[in-house]
Amino acid sequence: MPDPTEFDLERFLPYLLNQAAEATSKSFQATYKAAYGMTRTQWRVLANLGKFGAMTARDICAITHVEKTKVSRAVSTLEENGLLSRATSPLDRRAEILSLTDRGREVFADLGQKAIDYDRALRARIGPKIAAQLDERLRRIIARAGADGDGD
Amino acid sequence: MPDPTEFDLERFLPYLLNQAAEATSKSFQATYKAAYGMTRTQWRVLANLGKFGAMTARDICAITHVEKTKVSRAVSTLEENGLLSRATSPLDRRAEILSLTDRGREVFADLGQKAIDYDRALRARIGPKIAAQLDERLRRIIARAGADGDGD
DNA sequence: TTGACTTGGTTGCGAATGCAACTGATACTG
DNA sequence: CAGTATCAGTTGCATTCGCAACCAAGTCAA
Repeated sequence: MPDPTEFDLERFLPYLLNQAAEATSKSFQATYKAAYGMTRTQWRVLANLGKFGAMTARDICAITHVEKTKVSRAVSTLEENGLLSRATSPLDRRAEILSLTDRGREVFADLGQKAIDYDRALRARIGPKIAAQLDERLRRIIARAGADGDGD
Repeated sequence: MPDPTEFDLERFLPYLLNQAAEATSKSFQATYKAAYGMTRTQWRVLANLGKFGAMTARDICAITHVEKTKVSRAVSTLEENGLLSRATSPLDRRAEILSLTDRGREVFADLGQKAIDYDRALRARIGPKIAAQLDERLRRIIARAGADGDGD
């Protein structure tokens, strides 16, 4: 039994989560980076547009909890690379409706498939049942970690 | 039942892990940032030296899986701020043995206590039993995610 | 010993990040 | 309407990151 008054990084939940996130993200990052020179944020924006269809940058921020400047720049780059296009919203001329181009959908399909494969392999390695439980617990954390006192 | 051929970010384990890690790290980050202007890497280096005692930068890299340049810079800053000191190893004059100063130990004690409190509150919120299971699963992922094919 | 190779750690530099300040459009309030 | 507050998104700037190239010390083999 460890001394409960001394801090142990290895038992610190944020640390464990970070380690696990790093470990799993890193190798998949290599995939979209090598294939399309994309950054993590760009990949996320693409994935969200791919899944949910056209939406505004603000919506993406709300869904992903990513800073708006980060999203803004990711959108610019994706547009430059011809993966998405913007259209001013007719309802609100401040907002821009983002949607994937044909090329963007192609890329999404390709990376999406690779992500599915990667995820399957990962779950197989840690055990499917455990992986399923893990999903639930992570969702719970995401929902409750910053529930009060943290707006970001 | 979702279409298994279409990719869904919300079921992508690396994504979930990232979200959870972000959510839990962010608010604690505010603590060490506000109190000592420390960065995450600096905090980790401090925490490892605090827990394991004097060791070399290389060892820290091995334990934490953090890039060596990141560690190198964190060490420099911690030294500038008087939290750790370096001594050339008598066995290998390339290596430097890092150890916390008295001040460093003070800071570690303070932040360590805050981390314990934070962790406790977090676990209470998500449920202690679930938190305990989570630990195990995360360790499993960390151990197996990059087990083969990924050296970093 | 000498010369080729590895290793601990640092540095340079371009890219990514975070935060605050800003622009233009919209919504509230009287 | 006028005046103010709010909101979508961008930009500037200082900090951090990641990778490759680099230095100095150590190892190995002949």
